[in-house]
Amino acid sequence: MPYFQSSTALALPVKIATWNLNSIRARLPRVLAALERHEPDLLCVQETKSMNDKFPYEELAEVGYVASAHGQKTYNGVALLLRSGEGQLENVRNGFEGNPIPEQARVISGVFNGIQIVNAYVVNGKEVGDPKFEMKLAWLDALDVWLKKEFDPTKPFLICGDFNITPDDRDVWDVEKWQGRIFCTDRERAFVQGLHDWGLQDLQRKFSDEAGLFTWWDYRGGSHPRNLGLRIDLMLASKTLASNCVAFEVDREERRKSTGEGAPSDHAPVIAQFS
DNA sequence: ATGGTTGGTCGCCAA
Repeated sequence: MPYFQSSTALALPVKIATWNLNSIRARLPRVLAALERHEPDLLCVQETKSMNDKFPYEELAEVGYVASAHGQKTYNGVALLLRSGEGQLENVRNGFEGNPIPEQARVISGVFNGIQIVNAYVVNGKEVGDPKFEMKLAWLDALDVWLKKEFDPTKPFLICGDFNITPDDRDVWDVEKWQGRIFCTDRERAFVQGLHDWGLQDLQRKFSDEAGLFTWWDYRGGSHPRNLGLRIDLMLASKTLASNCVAFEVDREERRKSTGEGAPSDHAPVIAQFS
């Protein structure tokens, strides 16, 4: 049954977050601390780099979260972390129909409090000209076909995650350096533009049109303190849901250097509040 | 063009 036939009524308020963890086990103390700090009703995570049999379900349960994981050995991996007792998460599905690389765990979806949600970890693509870049475009094309077949952008709908695409030049720390390069090509940006044309709104852009609102900073070269980053972690919502988005935050502090909780991910958590 | 850093896993590949 397509998701748009789901009859669950929209139930607000909810706080929804997305975060590329770069390993859920290496990041676990920081994940637990961030859950207690932000108290999201649903946290969508990417790059868990964990098979389900090694997923830290019990540690998450101790801080009140129930995980639905779509894992894989060594690479990729996505999951939905639901705050216990705070909402309904139904119809959870791993992957998507038509995926040209189904062995890579990059998409998990479900219906949360009446919101159709897709959590995606888009193929990186390595560099323009590499076969992996062509696979990225083929993967995006297949995801686009599935989204438009499976979901209804006139209903409450959200796609979030690590897009590995900068929507436009404001989302790039050095436009000249990145011109035409991976994450910044017209062919990649056409995917995001196509979702706008379909009826989705970039929730961060509802609140600010500033340049430099980054969500990812390279581990190398001290890029975070100098704010040499990219905005590639996005939350795109249908208009009916976007109209209920009352706050948006990038937890840039979380990306700062090591604490007693260990090293940070190279991505910051991104959080949206709906009322 | 290369390098720099991190993680999974244990020699590299991926990001």
